[in-house]
Amino acid sequence: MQQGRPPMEAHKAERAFEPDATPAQTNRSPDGRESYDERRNHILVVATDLIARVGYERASMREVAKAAGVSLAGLYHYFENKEKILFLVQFRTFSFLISSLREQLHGVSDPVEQLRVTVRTHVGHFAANMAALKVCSHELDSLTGDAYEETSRLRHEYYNIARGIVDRIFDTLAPDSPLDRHIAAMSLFGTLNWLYRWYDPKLSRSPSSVANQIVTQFLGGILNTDRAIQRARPDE
Amino acid sequence: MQQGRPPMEAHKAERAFEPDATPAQTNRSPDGRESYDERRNHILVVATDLIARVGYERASMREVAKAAGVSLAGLYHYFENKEKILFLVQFRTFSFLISSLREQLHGVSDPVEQLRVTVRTHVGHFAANMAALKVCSHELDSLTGDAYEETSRLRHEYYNIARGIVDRIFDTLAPDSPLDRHIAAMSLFGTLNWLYRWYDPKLSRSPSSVANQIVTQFLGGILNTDRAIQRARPDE
DNA sequence: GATTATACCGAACGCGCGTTCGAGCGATCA
DNA sequence: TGATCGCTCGAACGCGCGTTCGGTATAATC
Repeated sequence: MQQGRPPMEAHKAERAFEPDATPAQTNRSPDGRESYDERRNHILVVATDLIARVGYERASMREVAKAAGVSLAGLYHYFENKEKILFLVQFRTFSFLISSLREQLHGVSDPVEQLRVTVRTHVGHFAANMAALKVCSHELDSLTGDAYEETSRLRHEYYNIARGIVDRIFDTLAPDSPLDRHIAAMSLFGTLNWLYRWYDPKLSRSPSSVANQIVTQFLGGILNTDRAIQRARPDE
Repeated sequence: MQQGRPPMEAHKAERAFEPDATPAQTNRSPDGRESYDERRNHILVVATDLIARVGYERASMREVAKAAGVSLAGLYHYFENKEKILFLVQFRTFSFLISSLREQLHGVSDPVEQLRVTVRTHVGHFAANMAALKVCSHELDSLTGDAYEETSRLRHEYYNIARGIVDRIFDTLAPDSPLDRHIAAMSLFGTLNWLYRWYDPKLSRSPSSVANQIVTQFLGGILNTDRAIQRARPDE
C-alpha cells in the first residue's frame, strides 16, 4: 500500500501548520478498503461533529478515537496532535468557503447581486456543514501560534471580500450615508456567525429564504436611513 | 466578625443554583477590611476577566485563586465549585440586564422607542462590562443541569422582551411585511451577541452611536422592504 | 526471502485539573 | 478561660488529559 503520506517526516520542521500538499485526493484502493486520505477525512468529520457538540476543550482525543473507530494511538498516525485537528477543520472550511465564494462571484458585477451571492453562499454552506461552521464561529480563539495566525488570515480574507462588497454598495447606492461601514459589515457578520445558535434548516425555513431575508434587511438598513433615522434617533 | 454567610449549610440540598438570598449587600466592616460579600464579588470580577480571556475550560481554579489573591482552598470558601462561578457570572449579568432593561422601558410606549432603549441598554451594558457580556455570549453551553436551565430561562426571558418589541414594531409599522419575525429578531440578536468579537468602545465609536446605527439599520431593514426587495430578490 | 515502510494498537507516562482534608488563627460569646 | 465559629491555607487525592513508547501484522520493494 503506497498511497499514504509518510507521517514520520512531520518532525523535521514546524511547517506543520501548512495545509497538505495533496489535499484529500480520495484515491481509493482497488479493493474495498479505505485509503489513507479517506480514513483521515472520516476522522475529521467525526471530530468536527464532536467538537461542535461539546466544544474543543471537552472533546478528548479518546472520544474522537472511539467515535472514529480507531485506537487512541492510531489517531496520531493521522494527526500529529489535537490542535492540528481543529486547525484542519477551520482551515478547510474557510478555504472552501472563500474559494467557492470567489467562484460564485465570478462575472457578477452588480454589488447588490454580489451581496446576494455572498450571503447565499454562506447560509447555504452553513446548512450543508453545520458542525464545521459552528466550530469556525465558536472556536476562533482555541488555536495558538502559527495555527491561529493562519486561520486568522483566512478570516480576514473572508471579511475583506464582504467588506469590499459592502463598500461598493455604499458607494453606488448611498455614497453620503452617515453610517459607519465597518459597523455595518460587522452587523452582517454577527448575523451570519450567530446562525449556529438558532438556525436549523431541517426544522425551519430553507437556506435561500433565510439568506434572502438577511440580504433584504441589510439592504433596507443601509439604503433608507432617511426614513428610519427620524424614528431611530429623534434627539441626536 | 459576624456578617458572613455560613458556608457549611450549602451541603444540605441542591438548591445551590438559586441566587443568593441577600445578594451582594456590600456591608463593609468598621475597619478597612473587606467583608465576605466584597471579597466574593472581587473574586467574581477577577474570574470573569479570566474566563473572558481564556475561556471557561482553560480558566483553572488555581489561576482564579492566584489572580484574586486567595489560596486555592480558600476559593472554595466562597464558591462551592467551579461551575457555580460561571453560573453566578451569567446569572447576575442576565438578571441585571433584564431588570435594568425593564426599568428603562417603564413608561415608554412607542415600540420604536422601546427598541432604541433596548439596544442602547444592551450596548451600554456591554461597553461597561465587556468581560461579563463576552462570557454570557460565548459560554452559553458550558453549564449543565439546573444551572444551564436557569440561565437558559433568563436568556429566553431576555429574548421574549426583544421579540415582543420587534412584534409590536411589525404590527404598527409593517403589519403586512413578508419578513419572518423570528429571523428578524435573531438577526438583531446575532448583531448584539457578536459585539464582543470586534467592538471595543475604548478604540472605536461610542456605545450610543453604535447602538444608534444598529437600530437605524434594523428599522430600515424591516420597514423598507419594498425598495430593497426589488434589488434583493429579483427572481423569487 | 530478506528488508523496509506503513498502518495500527495496548500500555503507560507525566502533568494539570477540580476538589477535599485537616489544621491554624483570631474574634466572639458564655 | 474555654468553647465555638468564620476564615484561611498547605498539602494531598484521584482522575482524565494529550502524548509517546515499543511493539505487531501486513504489504511493497529489491
